[in-house]
Amino acid sequence: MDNKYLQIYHDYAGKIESGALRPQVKLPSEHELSQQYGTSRETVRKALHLLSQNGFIQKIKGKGSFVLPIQQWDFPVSGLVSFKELSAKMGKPSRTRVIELEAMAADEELASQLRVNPAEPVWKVVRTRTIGGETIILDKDYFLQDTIPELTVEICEDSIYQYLEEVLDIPISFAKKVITVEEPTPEDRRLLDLEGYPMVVVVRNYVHLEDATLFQYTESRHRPDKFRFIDFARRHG
Amino acid sequence: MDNKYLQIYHDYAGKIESGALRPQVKLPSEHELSQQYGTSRETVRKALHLLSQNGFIQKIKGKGSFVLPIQQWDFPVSGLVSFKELSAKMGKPSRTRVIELEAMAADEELASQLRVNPAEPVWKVVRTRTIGGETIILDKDYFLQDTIPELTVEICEDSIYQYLEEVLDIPISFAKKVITVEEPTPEDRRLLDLEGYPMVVVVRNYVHLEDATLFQYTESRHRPDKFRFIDFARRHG
DNA sequence: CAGTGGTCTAGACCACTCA
DNA sequence: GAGTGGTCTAGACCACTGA
Repeated sequence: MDNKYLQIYHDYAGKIESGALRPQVKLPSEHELSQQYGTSRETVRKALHLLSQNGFIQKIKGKGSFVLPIQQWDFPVSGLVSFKELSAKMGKPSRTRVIELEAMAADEELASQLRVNPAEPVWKVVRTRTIGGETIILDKDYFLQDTIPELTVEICEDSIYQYLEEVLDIPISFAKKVITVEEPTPEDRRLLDLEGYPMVVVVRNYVHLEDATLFQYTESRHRPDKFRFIDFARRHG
Repeated sequence: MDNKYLQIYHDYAGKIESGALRPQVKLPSEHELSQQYGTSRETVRKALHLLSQNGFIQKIKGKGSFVLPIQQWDFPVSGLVSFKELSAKMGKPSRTRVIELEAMAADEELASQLRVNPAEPVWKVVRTRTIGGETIILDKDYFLQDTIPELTVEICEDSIYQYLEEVLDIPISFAKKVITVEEPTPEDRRLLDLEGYPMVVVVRNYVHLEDATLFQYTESRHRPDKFRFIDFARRHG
């Protein structure tokens, strides 16, 4: 069951994403919305703030809130979106292949990435992503076994994120991504269809839980021509 | 003059960024802070929300708010940060060279990028960025003349952002970045020290004003080995 | 001028954590 | 149980917009 402000948020996010509300359209005023939803204005404002933060609307003082012009590929904007959601939104046939799934002890480098002691038990998952017949993404995930006791090939082929959130109910809180461009490793060359591209885009993802512990480290390695990253940034004080 | 919540935000952002507040340190409770600042709890919460959104703190229900472990290079996290601020934070000697500054009419492609009519008057600014003796970034900016009547080489060598915000007092609201990796153009090869790298990282930046008009389009072209992008994403409903 | 969003208040109740 | 953050309310005043 959603909170009130999340209900309002999802109502309008859905309407905008589905196109039921066209760009430039003016939303009801905060006063009106609070009456429609039978709630206080501050609660409405919380929902509108979220909508504006996520690029759905733009609030203009003295005028109102307006639906932003947003292309299909604008979703998702920066965030913790799984490959499964992403490829579903893109509407392209895709396949995930699990190359490796093993329980291991963290070596020194990994332990420092995860900020835990060496030899800490972790899951290592290596997967390739194939879209339109070309294998263009290599994902290497490391999870603390502490948090995830069980992991199977079936789960990895589907969506680990979904498993974490819906089945294990693990509250993922925030993630930091660092994007760089690097030379391909022999592993990249072996597993990806690099077609001679001499570089890969590496997205390193540090995922934290709600209690601020770091529990996952991911390297996502992309063929450069197929890589696209969208970031939506707002100004604040 | 800052708002109350921005004052609290800047107080703590400064303390954390300067290292006066170490990671893991617990902030005073919201109740305490509201007394210290002589304000309501909701106002304190607004400030803490901003701090948490910008990666400074982590709030944990039932426990409190804690300073996040943040390395030097974590700042800035994704946002509208100018090259001047960035190189200042990195503490490296750097130089901006203005290659081209001209008033022109938008051609068709640019007009579509800026979502204006063709032949709309725009400023075109081309600059290179040199860090540590290597020219590794090529920036191409286009501004609507409508918004910026005057632009000089001196301003472009300093910081256009600073000029917009502090001198012209133009309220920049939000920006969308799209990051891709592409083949270098002849211009890239001419102006950048590419050292044989066969690709450039292209960051396309669409900058909007507070009234949601798009007024600037920027292409920032980076030598791949010197490119790094940090994104900080939070989970929300 | 009326309508809008931006800020702020002084409460309230809840769910969660930890001793 | 005391303390914490999460949600919510019913007001208030302000600055900005547009007719």
